[in-house]
Amino acid sequence: MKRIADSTVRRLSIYLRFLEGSSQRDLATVSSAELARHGGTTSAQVRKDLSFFGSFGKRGLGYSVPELTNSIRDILGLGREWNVIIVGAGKIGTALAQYHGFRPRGFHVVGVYDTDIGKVGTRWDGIVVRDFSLVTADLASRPVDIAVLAVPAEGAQEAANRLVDAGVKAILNFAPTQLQVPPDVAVRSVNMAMELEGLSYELSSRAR
Amino acid sequence: MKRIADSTVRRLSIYLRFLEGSSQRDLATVSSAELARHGGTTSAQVRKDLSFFGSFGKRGLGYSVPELTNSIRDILGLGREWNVIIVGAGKIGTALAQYHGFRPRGFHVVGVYDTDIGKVGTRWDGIVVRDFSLVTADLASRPVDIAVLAVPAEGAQEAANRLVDAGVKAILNFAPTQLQVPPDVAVRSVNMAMELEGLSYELSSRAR
DNA sequence: CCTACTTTGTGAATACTTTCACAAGCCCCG
DNA sequence: CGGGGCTTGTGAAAGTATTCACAAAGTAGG
Repeated sequence: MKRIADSTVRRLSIYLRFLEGSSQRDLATVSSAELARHGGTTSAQVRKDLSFFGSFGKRGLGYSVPELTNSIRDILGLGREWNVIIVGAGKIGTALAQYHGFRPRGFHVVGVYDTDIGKVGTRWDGIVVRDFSLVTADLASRPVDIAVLAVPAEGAQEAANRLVDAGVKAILNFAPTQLQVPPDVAVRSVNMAMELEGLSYELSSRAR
Repeated sequence: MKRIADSTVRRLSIYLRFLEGSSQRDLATVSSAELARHGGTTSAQVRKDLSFFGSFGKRGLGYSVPELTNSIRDILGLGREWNVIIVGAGKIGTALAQYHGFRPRGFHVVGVYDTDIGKVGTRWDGIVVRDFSLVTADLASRPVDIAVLAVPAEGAQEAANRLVDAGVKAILNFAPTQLQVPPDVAVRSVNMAMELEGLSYELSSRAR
């Protein structure tokens, strides 16, 4: 299958978010122009994005909201449950563990880990923080699809190594570090410093 | 001045992060190949990225770590202090307000806001949470460069509108919504759901 | 000072993404 | 049931970004 651009996948996510809102507002169909307006792109882009995966609309009418919603969920692999663990029970890890946007999208938080003995054993929302050194054994009995890495920059690479050894195939990295992982492991990074610097650049370059 | 690609700016951020680490390790010079290896790209890419802004290296030798660090800081507009406010004192807002990566990079958190009266008046790290309805008046007397938006999706657009009216020119959006703002306002979004869905897509498409 | 070696800076080539533009298909109404 | 009006799906064109490849410029060592 042809490789799909990252930018296309991100936009599908955006369309999906809008569609979920639309179904609550009882809209039956939506046009590529409407999707574009709310997704910050063009109607041609919307149609091209979808065309990589098939043909979902009706000419003259647009897209059925429930049908397109399901199709995009399918494309993104959201038709199943994904097991997720959170590594690092600091401020960000804590906020993430309590974030209620995981469940409804099929991401199931099955564990929280930390190396700090002081944090191990505390619990939020029914999830007990476990010692990170147990992660390899835990994952051997219950496989996990995605690990969310919320540890300080210094420990991030080492933690990632251990997760990869334990069989994790996808990491969402919140540490401000560029992780080195084998090619069969997917990594996405969320880097506050990078985003702020991007804004700083835009503000500075506009002043010129 | 020619428009610089977003991807280039992001990579500059990555190079900068590596350079900051290198100077601690007392490295005097660094080659484009080394920067590439740690930044997950190629040496030609590194050189091309830098070439948009000038000529910073010495042929046969590489780049001086302190000099290149300063040059990139300059390019990114980090040679000054930026005033930042955080809007939304929920879990994510709280975690961000206490994040200690802001200061050393010149981002100065000068205020935290929320609409919830129960939260107004509480304080962390010496910053008192203020009523969001005061933000327009506050910004009139003390301008702010960047607003970090950490409110639920439902209120995000409305909050953004008010910030734009109050003169904010850059928003870092943590709400899972596509904000509509005037073209002279810079927006970057950090969207957990989108990143998780991206990983979900990669995991699913690989299985094929 | 000369030779061998390294690494930058950059046009040109390639690869990838987005936009254009329009035929084809579908709905609706008379 | 046929024509007008929309909107999709998609090749082709335009626009961006990345990679290649090599001359130019520097270092190092005798």
